[in-house]
Amino acid sequence: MHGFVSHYTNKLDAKGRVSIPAAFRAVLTRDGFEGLYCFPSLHEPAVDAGGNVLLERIHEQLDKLPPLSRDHDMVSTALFGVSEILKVDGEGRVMLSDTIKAHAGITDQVVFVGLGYKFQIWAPERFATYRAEAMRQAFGRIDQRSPASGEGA
Amino acid sequence: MHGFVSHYTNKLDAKGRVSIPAAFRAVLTRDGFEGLYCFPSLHEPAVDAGGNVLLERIHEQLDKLPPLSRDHDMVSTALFGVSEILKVDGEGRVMLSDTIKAHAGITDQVVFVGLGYKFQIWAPERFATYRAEAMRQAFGRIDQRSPASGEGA
DNA sequence: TTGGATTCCATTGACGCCCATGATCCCCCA
DNA sequence: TGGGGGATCATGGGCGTCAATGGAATCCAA
Repeated sequence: MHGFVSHYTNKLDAKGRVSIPAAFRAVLTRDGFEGLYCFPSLHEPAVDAGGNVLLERIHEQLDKLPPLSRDHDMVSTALFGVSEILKVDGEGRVMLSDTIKAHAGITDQVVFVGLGYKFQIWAPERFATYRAEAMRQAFGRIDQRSPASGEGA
Repeated sequence: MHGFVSHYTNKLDAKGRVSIPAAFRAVLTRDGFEGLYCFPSLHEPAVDAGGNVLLERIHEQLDKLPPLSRDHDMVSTALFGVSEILKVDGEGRVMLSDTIKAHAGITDQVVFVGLGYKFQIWAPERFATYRAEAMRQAFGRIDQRSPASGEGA
């Protein structure tokens, strides 16, 4: 299996820890990254997370810019500076930082949403809204092409 | 682990000492540099800091300029002339010089911001502003390049 | 001698690590 | 085909360690 797919809802315990879904952990292990690399999504109130594959994308962006330049500083601030590497404990759990929880509006539950090369972490209510909107737009586009096409899983 | 990543806020004690985040200390140790190499950022009210890797990057940039040229003199003055090597005490703390604190507007707290091959030291309020701007610019740049292009596994 | 700085020691609070429990799913076997 | 057993996974909690910080003691220079 390649990449992160499907979605899972887990809850934070009293210490603020939350289990990464086993399916996602398997991908991360295969990816070889130690810990969980994540940063706030700019477009949505959610957290982007992943491993080496995600990091490589970032390096690709940075390698195009000369070191010590203003642009390089800016981009690396946005990508490295605001990102965090969460440690994963023996049971596959992470502790979300206050910054991240605030950005995503997370309190006691989170949804893990697979997006292929990365996944996102959402507060359940916000994801429900976003999901509805995303489906509306997606089906709108699909219906334009093929009026009676397939139902999603 | 790949260089300096994530950000940490620490406070100066009564003597003006501040702990370097343990994660950054680990990178510096691996890098092999004795002390902390730092100088005021060319672009921002912040301090650039790092070890041997940072020094190498600077040399690479300088090598692109003709020796004895005015440009070479200017740049090497800006980077080497004003730089300082701070001593790190047994607990992993440094004392920021008055020059540096003045440049960055640092009073009682600082943010350490990882930028991969180096990190920056900011006054918290100023970093908050810069961070927002950096994310705006960086993601604008990325979105321009790959609006809906190939998302592989 | 006095002020600044460096080294050493103490505190405390967070977090990393370990073990326990319960629930669910899957597989195997009767 | 249905039941039992094992494995996996999400979750809860205790405890030890280490990092961040504070402060005392020692050293050096003016």
